Amino acid sequence: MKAPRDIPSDLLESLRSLGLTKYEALVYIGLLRVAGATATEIHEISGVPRASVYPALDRLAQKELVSVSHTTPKRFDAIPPAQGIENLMRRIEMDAESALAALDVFYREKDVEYRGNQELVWTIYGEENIKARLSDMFQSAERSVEVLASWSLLQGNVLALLKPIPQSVQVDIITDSWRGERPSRFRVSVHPLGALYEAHAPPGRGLRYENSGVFLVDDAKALVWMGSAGEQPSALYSESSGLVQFVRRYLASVAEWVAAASP
Amino acid sequence: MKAPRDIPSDLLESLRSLGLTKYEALVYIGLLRVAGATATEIHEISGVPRASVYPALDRLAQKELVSVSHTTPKRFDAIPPAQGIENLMRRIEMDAESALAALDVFYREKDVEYRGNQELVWTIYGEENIKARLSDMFQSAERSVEVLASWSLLQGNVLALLKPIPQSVQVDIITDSWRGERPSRFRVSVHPLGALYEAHAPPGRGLRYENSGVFLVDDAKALVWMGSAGEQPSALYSESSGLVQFVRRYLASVAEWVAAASP
DNA sequence: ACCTTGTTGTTTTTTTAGCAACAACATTTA
DNA sequence: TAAATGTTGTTGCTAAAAAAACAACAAGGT
Repeated sequence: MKAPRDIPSDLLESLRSLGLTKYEALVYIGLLRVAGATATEIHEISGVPRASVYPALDRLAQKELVSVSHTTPKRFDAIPPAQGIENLMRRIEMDAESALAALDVFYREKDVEYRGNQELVWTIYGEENIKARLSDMFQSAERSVEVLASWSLLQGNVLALLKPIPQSVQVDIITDSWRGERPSRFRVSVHPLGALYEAHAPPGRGLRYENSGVFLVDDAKALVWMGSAGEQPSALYSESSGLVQFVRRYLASVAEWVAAASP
Repeated sequence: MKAPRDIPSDLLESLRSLGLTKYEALVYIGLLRVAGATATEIHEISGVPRASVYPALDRLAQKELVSVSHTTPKRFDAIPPAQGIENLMRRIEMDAESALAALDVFYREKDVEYRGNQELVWTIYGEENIKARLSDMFQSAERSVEVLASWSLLQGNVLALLKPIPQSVQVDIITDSWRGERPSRFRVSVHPLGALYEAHAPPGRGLRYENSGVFLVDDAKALVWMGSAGEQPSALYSESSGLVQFVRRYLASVAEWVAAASP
């Protein structure tokens, strides 16, 4: 017989986000280990109270994760993980699709209600959301795009978004290093910016250098990317004169400083 | 101002399976409708108690579904549904991946513990699981494969699985109709089986004709596919002599009956 | 002086987890 | 074979956790 071996709690968390309860997860894991077990055996190996094993198994069967034998006592078997998780994901994806369809209906009725929208400063959470907003900004550019960003951020997230910008728009980039070929399309200025950032943010706190950047489009839309190392990144976005002014001056002064340091 | 319009509960269900609570879902939907609303406005449009709007918004921000403005009062905005749902799915898919990796570790340690496994009759739930099992059966075939199934089932689910069967295996198929070219690879026998099925199952109850089938491999492995129209299909599978004998006789008698009716 | 926002507790409800007891049947023991 | 014992599958009930709903209030704005 086997011990009710400890299950890493982040596995239980992952399975929960796939729609399983703790007991369902434990029972399924138990079944993966024994193959064709009875309810009592599952109880022993999983640590789930025997009486709770039955309802858990019922739900697992509904979710297409276990098969049931017609013997007495009943025996149960787990669908292999790859197939099982695929079964769960299929359901979730169907939910995602129908939810998306339904949500789009609401979204289309949206009241824009021009609330002096341009006066606001927004905080945007999550890399994808920030990239989406940046992409919108760049696509709306008519005259100028100014970028001040660490190379890692540029390389990983920004450069691809800059590509669709038309020739008629002047693109200035200031960064701390550049690997690979230097595109002639952009006006690139490379300079070690470490000192600059450290002057503004005390080490350890505040903006870490690695993944931050400042973006300005047509002197009218500004975005500040703040990547707190490891954690979820966030950004400030605004079309308000306040933040835009600040960013304009900041970029100007950095550009000046860089020009002075490397003629 | 807008009424706290009714939200279809299956939308809330779908969003719940994507990891949102009822309040989170209602707040998000509310935000989709107004664009840049204050907490109080969200409260009014969504029907969520005002005090509960704030924690819900916090969690939505963590989940990358809303942005926040830095005004007083704060204003909030929803990420568009397509992007938002993609953000949710990304997390879930990551969970699925890591869960799969962890589960596979357990799965590999599996005790086979030959429990006279071939004595059991298993119930398998879900189309994908049944197809996986059928595929295994067919791939293990060494001499014969016998199929009795409605055309819709054959066409939709089974035919593809029959392809990889080697030439050396004799494949017999009985079905009620056949559209498209008749493959010479298989010994196909087409006959309207309606009468047969109705004789066995009273109309309304029991096996519906449309999506059912019987499969036998090497006279040793049998699977009975039961498709209760619309609902989740299930199947019986066995290598036990009991069910196999039954299926053998059943198939034999049907084959005989068909042969007699259409010489 | 009054209203609104953002926040903090507290209560109620729902869901999940855990436990106790039992009838039906199967297995052993006398 | 009959009593004793054990196991399985259920049912119902209690406890804990999570979510929902409400009450109250300080801070600031009008």
